[in-house]
Amino acid sequence: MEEGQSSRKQPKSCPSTYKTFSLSLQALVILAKHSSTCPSSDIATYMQSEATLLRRILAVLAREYIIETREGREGGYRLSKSPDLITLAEVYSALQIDEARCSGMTEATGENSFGVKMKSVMFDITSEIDQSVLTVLNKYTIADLVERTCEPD
Amino acid sequence: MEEGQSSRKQPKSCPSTYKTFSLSLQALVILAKHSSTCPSSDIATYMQSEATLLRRILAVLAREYIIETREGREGGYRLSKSPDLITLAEVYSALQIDEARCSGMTEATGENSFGVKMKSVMFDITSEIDQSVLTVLNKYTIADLVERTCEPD
DNA sequence: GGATCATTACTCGGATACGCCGTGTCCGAGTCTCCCGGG
DNA sequence: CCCGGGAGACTCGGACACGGCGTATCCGAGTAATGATCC
Repeated sequence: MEEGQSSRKQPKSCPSTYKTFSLSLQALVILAKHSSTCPSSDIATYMQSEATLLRRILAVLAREYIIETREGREGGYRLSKSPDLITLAEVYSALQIDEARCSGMTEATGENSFGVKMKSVMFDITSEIDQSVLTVLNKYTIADLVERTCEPD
Repeated sequence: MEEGQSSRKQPKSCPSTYKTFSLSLQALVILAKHSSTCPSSDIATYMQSEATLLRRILAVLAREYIIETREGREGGYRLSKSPDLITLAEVYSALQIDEARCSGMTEATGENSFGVKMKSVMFDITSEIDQSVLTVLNKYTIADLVERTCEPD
């Protein structure tokens, strides 16, 4: 039997939670402020977080071509494109947070006819929620976050 | 002494996850189909889930006056009002799933100036997402789910 | 026959134990830089 | 002076262990129906 279309996605990397999303956004803002490459240890120090956890998350973003890695001395992470071209929805989708919500909703159903029908309904509602969330997140870019973190108000 | 606007929030009760939300919706649909009171064991059997887990969740819904409990023989759970008056947003808010998302986003920030600013930004975005989600969930009621689970398509 | 009360069966809610997932710590593989020697 | 090679140091990514949260199992407290008993 073929494996299907699940070839590119390694869900083993990092947890698809909102904390991960928050850490990703903060790291991207920091990378946007730094012009050159920035190692994970510096980011972790600035964010008061753990370097390995950041690396796990940033590896996913690098796999989705949002950032680029550079190993060796003077290496680290760097944005692949301009901060105003990176939407929060793009980061959100890269981390597959919507799929986590979907599985959380649909996998809680049984196998009988009622469970199957409810699973279908849950999937529809989840899809609508995800689309709504993506619409909101599409309005903001990393550049917006940089601006809002530099100017208090 | 009145408790004020705290409205007796015991976060110790059940996890604020989407699986909980899914189980709540399924249980409410089942309760809407049954006119009289229905014990948790019957609901769990029909949903192919665990009775104690359902009871934990339903206790929260009863605390928010969405359903009513009746102990003793021939007891169980019963909807407090008509299914077409119970919106999914109401259930969603009762389970405090939005607060779980908010804490997941805001608690991932540090304590320095950058972390505080990011926390504020995260809170704003989270609030906007929550409002969007609630808007979607306000369009549907338990009666809608009952209808969609009875009529295949 | 009707009312009262003890019995009983059935319910929910809480306490406890197990398992999984997320997180923290450590280490190896890889690579880019820097310095030094030779032409 | 310019170029090439080796050492060095710094980086990321993966493996392993700890901790917390969610979940499952069990049990007690409480209540409403039931049936027997008495008036």
